[in-house]
Amino acid sequence: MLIQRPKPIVNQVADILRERIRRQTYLPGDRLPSESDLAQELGVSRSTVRTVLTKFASERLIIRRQGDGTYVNERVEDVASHYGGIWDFSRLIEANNYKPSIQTISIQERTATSDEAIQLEIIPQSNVISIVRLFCADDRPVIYATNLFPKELFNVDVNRLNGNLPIHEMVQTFYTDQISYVTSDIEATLVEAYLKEILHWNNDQPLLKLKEIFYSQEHKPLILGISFYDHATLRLRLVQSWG
Amino acid sequence: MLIQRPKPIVNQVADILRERIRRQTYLPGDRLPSESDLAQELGVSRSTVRTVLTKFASERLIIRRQGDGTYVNERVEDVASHYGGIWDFSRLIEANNYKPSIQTISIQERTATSDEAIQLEIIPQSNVISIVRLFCADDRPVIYATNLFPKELFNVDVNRLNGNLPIHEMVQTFYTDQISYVTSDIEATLVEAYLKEILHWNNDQPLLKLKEIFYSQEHKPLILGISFYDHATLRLRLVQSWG
DNA sequence: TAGTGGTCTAGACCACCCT
DNA sequence: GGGTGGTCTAGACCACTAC
Repeated sequence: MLIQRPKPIVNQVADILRERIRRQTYLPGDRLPSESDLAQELGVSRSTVRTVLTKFASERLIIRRQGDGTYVNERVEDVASHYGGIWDFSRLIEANNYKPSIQTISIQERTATSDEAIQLEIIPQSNVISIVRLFCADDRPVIYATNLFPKELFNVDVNRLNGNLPIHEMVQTFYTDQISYVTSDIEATLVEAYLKEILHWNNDQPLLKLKEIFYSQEHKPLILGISFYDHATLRLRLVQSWG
Repeated sequence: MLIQRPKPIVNQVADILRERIRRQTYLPGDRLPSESDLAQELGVSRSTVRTVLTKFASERLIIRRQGDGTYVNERVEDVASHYGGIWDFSRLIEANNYKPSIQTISIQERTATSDEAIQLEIIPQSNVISIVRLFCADDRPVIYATNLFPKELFNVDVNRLNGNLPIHEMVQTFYTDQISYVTSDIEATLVEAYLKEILHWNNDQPLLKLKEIFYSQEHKPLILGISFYDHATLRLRLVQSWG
């Protein structure tokens, strides 16, 4: 196996091994080659292989047993698609085996409410870009999401905004700062009439409401998101490590 | 600084540095000594220090900037208490600045329903221990939690069960297998009459319902938990890394 | 330019599991 | 005993940031 030097070797190794697990070159439950063998095959040091395997183990993609070997998690699909982020709704829809699509309902510039300004830590009444979108799973509406972007953070023309992009690509394109972590507050809420209509919600069951704040590495709030989530159609599952 | 050899050095280093951050020897926002300096001071290699700092960075306890230095996260308390698990309700209550207490409502042995048997991957109609508890924040009821333990997993007398223990201590005490990861399905639900009474819930607002399954390293389900969660009193906040 | 974190290597030794 | 993952070291070189 040839390793190209320009990109970090660890990432290349991670890509290769992740692909082998995804394509079932290593079947679920199978034992992987030993760390030394992998290192030799890929022409890298054992430490490099171990860095990758440690990351995979933390994602529950593999199981390591001292004195025995390293095994592919038998429930890769179960765990892999759900591990970590619940912020990328398109990916979440895909993970539930639906075809994701996005309808942009509105994009506009307006002044922030006082509460929004506090959440985003911006000057009261300063301008924000509001994007309202509807995420569908197999064309069935499942998430109604509002995202607020402080105007001052944009480094290019706001008019080039495209509602079809995932959040992290928007940030990559329009911001200087990049997303480092996300806080999500989860609540249950009754459904107001206008939402019932939009989400084709024909009963009185409650929905989930997510309030998410996306932060930069410097802890600056980059985006505020409020979403209404149909948990009956789209399972909201977290996978968390114990240790 | 003296390092004792019996315990893994990485853990010792982690304990020392975590303590310094907790006790604000390194103040929030402060720059830590360089990796080389720390390594020298503690008498370990730079790699060992880096292993620890990498872990801390993944917990958002610190921020690393190439070419600059390593800094203590200015919002340690914000992040540290919320990072990771939402399964340990007592800890969650503490993180929200309430005094946690637990009322054990019932402990009994019974046969599993067919659905429960499927979830726990046990033989239909085999026995489970059911523990129903009420978690209070400053003596106000906030979480109504049912936990099911397959009888066959117990390695000691069931009667020694004590409802006041956190889940992970119960498992440590009564099981051979230990908890490795947890899946949590989150839903919104209306509140039935008996629950309204127990939780002193005087309105028609919905609650959160959590279905959690605790797994061993071998992916064997160890515990099934169903909980009703008062999000109005107790904020359910996740902190997730982007990368 | 000096100092920081980021990447990577080569190799030693240990703890553990299998047969 | 032989092989596996777990721990730890020493040191090289690179990429980046501050000054």
